[in-house]
Amino acid sequence: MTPSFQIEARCGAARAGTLLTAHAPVHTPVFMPVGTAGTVKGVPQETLEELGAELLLANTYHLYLRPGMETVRRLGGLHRFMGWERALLTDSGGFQVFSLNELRKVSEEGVEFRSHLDGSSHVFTPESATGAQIALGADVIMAFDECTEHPADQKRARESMELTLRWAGRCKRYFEEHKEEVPWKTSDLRRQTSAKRQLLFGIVQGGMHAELRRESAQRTVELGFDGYAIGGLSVGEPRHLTREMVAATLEHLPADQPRYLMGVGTPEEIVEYARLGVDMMDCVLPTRAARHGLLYTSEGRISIKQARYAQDESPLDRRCGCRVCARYSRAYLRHLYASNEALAGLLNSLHNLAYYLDTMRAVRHSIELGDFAGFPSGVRSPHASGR
RNA sequence: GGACAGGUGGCCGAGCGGUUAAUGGCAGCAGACUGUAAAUCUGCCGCUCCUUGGAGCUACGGAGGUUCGAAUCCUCCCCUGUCCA
Repeated sequence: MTPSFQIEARCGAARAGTLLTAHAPVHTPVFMPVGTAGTVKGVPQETLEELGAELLLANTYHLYLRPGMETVRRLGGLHRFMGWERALLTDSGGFQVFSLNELRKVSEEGVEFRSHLDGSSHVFTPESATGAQIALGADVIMAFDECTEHPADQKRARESMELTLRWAGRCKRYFEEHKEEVPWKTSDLRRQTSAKRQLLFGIVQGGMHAELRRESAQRTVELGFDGYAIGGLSVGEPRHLTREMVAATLEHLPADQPRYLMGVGTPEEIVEYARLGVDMMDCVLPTRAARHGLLYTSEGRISIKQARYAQDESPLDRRCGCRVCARYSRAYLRHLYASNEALAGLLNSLHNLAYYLDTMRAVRHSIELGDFAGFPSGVRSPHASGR
């Protein structure tokens, strides 16, 4: 197997590396904006490129429901369909096993969902979820897992973990048998990197139980994947537990393979997890919070909807170099938000993503320089609290 | 000049004898959001005072009246809309 991940620098547990995907190299640690339905809500692809996003996450469940696998496949795969030439990762739908709690039924075979769009019934199995991801053709695809709910006692967490492990084996097997069916040929790709195929990542579960995390990690690694994700976190547990589970899992993952912490976190958290040795992270927070008027700045969070910004001529963040901060005032951004203008979602998302992506680039840079230890931990006093 | 209809909290609008400081919606204010069922959701939203829970005051165009009790019933007045002269 061609190595798809190179580590170029280390600083403490943190690593700076490159994930070699079929479409484009991805410099890690990387933050991936979430574009569930084939779009990072409100932000066009050209803007994402401008912001330096190298890897986007899309969701199999959503794309399967609409526009459907067959449509995407006929249109040449997800990259071509959405006009994105850099790297893509698809989530398997495992998170929907968790989030669509009321709308699904889990069995050994797989999961039966009722569509949140029209109530129609659909079945996802490890095989079908993997097949769907091959059809979409993302560079990195994820094993179909059960994202364990929180709280889950030891018994429940083990049961869920075992199911995810069995499913992981089935995903791997299916992938090995069908990986040639991707909708693109590496020879046709404009950029050529050493990966000639999709990468399949396994997902570690285990709830909030360190021993289960260890066991899940070890047994997932035994199955053999191109990278390993830490799943089942940020599901409502206290932050210190998240951190403990991340640490407990990382210990048992191969040092030379990419590690992906799913669904995390705040700007402060992504720095901390990079410090622990996580290479990849994704989170809806920057984009969702942006659409809800919550903006991350070098001085803390700003809730742009607050009355105090109505006549504030200053930029969102003086230290930010993004287009929004260069051009618009807080007063204007507040006005756009209050007026329910679509531009509010776009500008706010643009800024938050710029902030996240800049943060990650700074983290990588400081790892390369070997002074990540001195990197600000980023626990900034909330600008907009109180009052 | 006449006939109807109507005047409710910042706005729209329900209520049509007590359980009504008054349903809803909007606007306003604050909060939540972490592999997106999210441009969503939650709380507050007459004034004053004390600790939660309350207490007091002022309120449904105006003035009278009926009633134990009125935003709700009656009388007169003012205003608005539509129609007829």
